[in-house]
Amino acid sequence: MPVNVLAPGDLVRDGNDMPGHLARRFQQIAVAVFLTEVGDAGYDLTPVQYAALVAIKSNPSIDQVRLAGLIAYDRSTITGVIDRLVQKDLVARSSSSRDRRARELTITEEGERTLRGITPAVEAAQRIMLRGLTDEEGAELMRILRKAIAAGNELSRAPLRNTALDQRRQG
Amino acid sequence: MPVNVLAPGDLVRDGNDMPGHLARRFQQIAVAVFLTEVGDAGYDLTPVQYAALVAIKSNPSIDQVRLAGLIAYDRSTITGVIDRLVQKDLVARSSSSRDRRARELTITEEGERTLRGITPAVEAAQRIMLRGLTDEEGAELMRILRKAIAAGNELSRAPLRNTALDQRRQG
DNA sequence: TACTGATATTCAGTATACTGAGCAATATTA
DNA sequence: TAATATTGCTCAGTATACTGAATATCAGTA
Repeated sequence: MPVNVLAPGDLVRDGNDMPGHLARRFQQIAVAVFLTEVGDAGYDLTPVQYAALVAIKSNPSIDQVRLAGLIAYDRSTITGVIDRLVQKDLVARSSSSRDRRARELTITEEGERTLRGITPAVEAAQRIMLRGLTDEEGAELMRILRKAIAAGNELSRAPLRNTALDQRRQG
Repeated sequence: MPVNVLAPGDLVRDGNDMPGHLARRFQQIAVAVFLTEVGDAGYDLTPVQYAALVAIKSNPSIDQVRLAGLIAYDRSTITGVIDRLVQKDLVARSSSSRDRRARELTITEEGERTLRGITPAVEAAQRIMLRGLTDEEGAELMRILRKAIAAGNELSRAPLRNTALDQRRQG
């Protein structure tokens, strides 16, 4: 049972002090901060779209399944994300010649420009969502989150998969 | 492998090693673990529905806006959450006599039974999402998350609001 | 080659989240 | 009291996430 010190008259019991609830709340704030900073900078891009764009830039001609693995997205979710990036002309999608099931993704010139321009806002957002923490606390938060995520990676439908070191073919 | 030490200006170096991405990923795992544990225990309840049910039990006859504030939900999202709890007969919703705009929420007998029965699974889920961490790391993660969330509370559309200490009338 | 299994993508359905707008009721104030 | 502001709730539209299933294609084997 969590030791929960609350102000007198506080109606909130322990429902708000569980890891799962804190995770949800921090994520909620992180998304809001990202959208505010990026929007104020004149860009219309969600955190998910941004992460996808970065990964596509770093991995030209990647297919959707491998992209999903790189950033831990669900395979059925990524379709819509790519749809929106293509619609904004930030990403080009074409059928692969080697495997006609696959769709190859490439960043466009406009996508490159967007990534360059948006970087300061993204950096600002990361700082703002850690505001209130000391530098040590921010680093410790990230360290512990990385560790918890590594331990729980396989527990979600969309685990992180390192394409380059993908072991499926070697068993 | 990701760099372990991040300088303040290094937050965008790796798309997967930013606070926002770690937040999203941890939340993703937390939800998956919750649904698995609760589902295996024979219950059909989401993390959000569970938190709402706990808050309604602790605050009988609460209205939807105040409930939303207690658990940091968006007021336009909570309508659907309550719809589902009412449909499952875990919560009763009725119009308030004091304020005909408001809807009073009360937990049902079935809701009480569900809360009692589901508790072990919820506790197991919280432990599982922290697996891989030492007890000290788990406690430190929660402490830092609480601090970051407190500092960023007003940055999302659905901030936490303590109904009992609500200052709006006195401000 | 025919069969079987795996893979890449998409889709329908469900459940958060948020934006912005609207309606109804209450509270405030000129 | 009349006008105005605020509040409680809902809805339409958009964007993640996930489940489960369908479709098309590819790979390996009998």
